Amino acid sequence: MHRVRMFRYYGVTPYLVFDGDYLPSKAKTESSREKRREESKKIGVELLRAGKPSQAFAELQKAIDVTPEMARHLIDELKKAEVPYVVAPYEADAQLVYLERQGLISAIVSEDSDLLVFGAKRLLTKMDQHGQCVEINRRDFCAVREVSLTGWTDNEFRHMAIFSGCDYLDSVNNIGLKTAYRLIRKHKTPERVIKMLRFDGKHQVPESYLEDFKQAELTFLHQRVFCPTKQDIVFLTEPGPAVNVDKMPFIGAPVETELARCIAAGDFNPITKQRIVVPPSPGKRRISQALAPASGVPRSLGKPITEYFADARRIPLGEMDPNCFNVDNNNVAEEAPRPVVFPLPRPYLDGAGEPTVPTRRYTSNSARTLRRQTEPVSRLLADMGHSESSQHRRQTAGPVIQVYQDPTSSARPPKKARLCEESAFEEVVNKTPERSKFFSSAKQKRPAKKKVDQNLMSDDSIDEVFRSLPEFAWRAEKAPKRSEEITIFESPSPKKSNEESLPAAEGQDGHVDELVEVPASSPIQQTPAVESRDHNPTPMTPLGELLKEFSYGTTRARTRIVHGLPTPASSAQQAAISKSICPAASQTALLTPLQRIGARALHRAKSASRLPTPRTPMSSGSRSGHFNSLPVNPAFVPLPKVDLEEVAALNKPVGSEDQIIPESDDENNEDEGGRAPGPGRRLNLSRFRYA
DNA sequence: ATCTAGTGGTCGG
DNA sequence: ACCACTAGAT
Ligand SMILES: [Mn+2]
Repeated sequence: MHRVRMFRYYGVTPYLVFDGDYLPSKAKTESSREKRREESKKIGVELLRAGKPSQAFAELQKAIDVTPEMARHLIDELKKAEVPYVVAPYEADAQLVYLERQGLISAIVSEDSDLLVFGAKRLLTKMDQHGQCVEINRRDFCAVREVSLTGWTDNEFRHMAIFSGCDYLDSVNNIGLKTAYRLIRKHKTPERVIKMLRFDGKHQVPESYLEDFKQAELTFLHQRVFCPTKQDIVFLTEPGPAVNVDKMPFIGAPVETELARCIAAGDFNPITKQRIVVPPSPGKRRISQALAPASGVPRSLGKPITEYFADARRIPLGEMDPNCFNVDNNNVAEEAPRPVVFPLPRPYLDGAGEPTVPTRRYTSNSARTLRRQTEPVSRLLADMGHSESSQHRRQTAGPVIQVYQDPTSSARPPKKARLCEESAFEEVVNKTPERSKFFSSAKQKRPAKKKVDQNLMSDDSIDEVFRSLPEFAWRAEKAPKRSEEITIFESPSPKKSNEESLPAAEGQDGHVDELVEVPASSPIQQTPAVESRDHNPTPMTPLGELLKEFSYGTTRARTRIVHGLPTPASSAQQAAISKSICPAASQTALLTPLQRIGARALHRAKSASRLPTPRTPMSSGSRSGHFNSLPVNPAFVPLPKVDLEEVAALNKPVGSEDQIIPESDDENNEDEGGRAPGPGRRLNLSRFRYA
């Protein structure tokens, strides 16, 4: 809920997406549910032998049960707060991408690199509690499409991801991201790649590999999702006539409309398909029970009194957290200009309070060992995060920031890896014969790029393509197209580490819930989707690696990476922090992706409704107000709020950044039809407070 | 020297 | 899920 509040603070309506049932395809890779269940049992047995039987067993068991309940709990809170959400019939990844395609959300907030394979257009990763994140635009990833190869690029990317190892299919021995990249580049089609692999016997390819490969691909393409508009199950991508879904059990079995609706609403367990029963007041009850004995029992028995006090203390804190993102205009009064506070340490923001989840870590042993390795593709994303250094390359930033050029100064010590990573793909490319032709010079790394681009494009090397792209390209595009932005991010999920819970059996590893934000249909705001996945036992797939690298490439190209600082946005934040000292520095220029999204939404709302600002008080006096609010949540000080005007006038960094308060929409986020933004809407903070 | 595979940690009082 | 790091194979 902390994240939900944060999004709202930025004027972004979050749309949470929860994971549903496990996919048969996934089962293959990881091990079937049954196997898992068996494994769990074995583990339990081992623990038993070891000596702590009951404990081990208990934990395991808990893990199993908890998941559905927790998700339900969160859902109940979302309902109260009128936050849109949906429980996917199967994977949240596919559901998120579907929502994005339908324009129901403007971006996806998640750490899962698979989203790009599914075809996510705008991904916000590495988002922290304050909303700082890295934005990855799919377009930047493969610009090749323009060349009339539409579709192909996506296919290649998907093929590479599958070859490198994904959730649905393990890679052939010793084939990782780099190798997969080379293979696809060179041979183009999966069929050829496989033939070549078999040809030179270096790797041994299972007999069924091609078939499995195709199944994995079909799963990425045609997995079932729930359409909130139609209120029914649909395919992420509608299969063509040549595809017979009845012969593809691996994409997940069909789900009846009525059941799907109940699952989507969170009323039915997506795995067991049984109604979820909510125990009466779970959370509170526990507390009260705990306390009750305390009072009733003579203290003498054992516990030191201090323990009780400790508990008592906590409560207040818990109450505070929830409000951290709330903006209380009333309190903010403009009057007290407060001394500037430096945001550096943001002490208590976090926590948020989800009191409920005890978070147990069942870290144990068992699941870990089974874990799949991380997907190589995720690599691509990985670097982005800390590679601030990359920023120098990407000036892009969109709207902003010229300021930023020098990364180094503030930037931290560049990591050694950074360069390597960036060039990772390049190197590969260079090695290829073709490439060498064009570029005899070994690495041109960044300097030489622009001119060559066309050649490169034809070549198809992704990396080069990225480079070749004009930096401002994205800008042009973006401006005009405000139609949609999506943010997605993952929410701190309720779940804890894995649980193996399935009723049936094995707990697959956790299936986690994911959140998505959705753009409110109303002119007002869009929502980001959040995916909440906790740490799962499942390992990262190779895809992740791709992300890292690509991200680099992307960066230069157009994608803006906003990570901590590199990106304009993020950088902005950091910059803001460092410069916060000087007020003048106004970092207005830099907006984080979330801020931009919020601003856009706001803008949209305004134009649509034409109403004078919906949110009353803030826009003008905001600045002072903001500071005033500090006491409540200092953390945000550094970040200027999104302001339309700011956005409009990006160039002028002049310091005034007022912050606007986000529009919190109160009441309806979801409806599409929208509500016209009602004339006077003020933030109703009280709602969010836990009072 | 490059890449793949495996392992541990992740938060927050 | 990711990420950082390390060891092993090429
Ligand atoms: Mn995934």
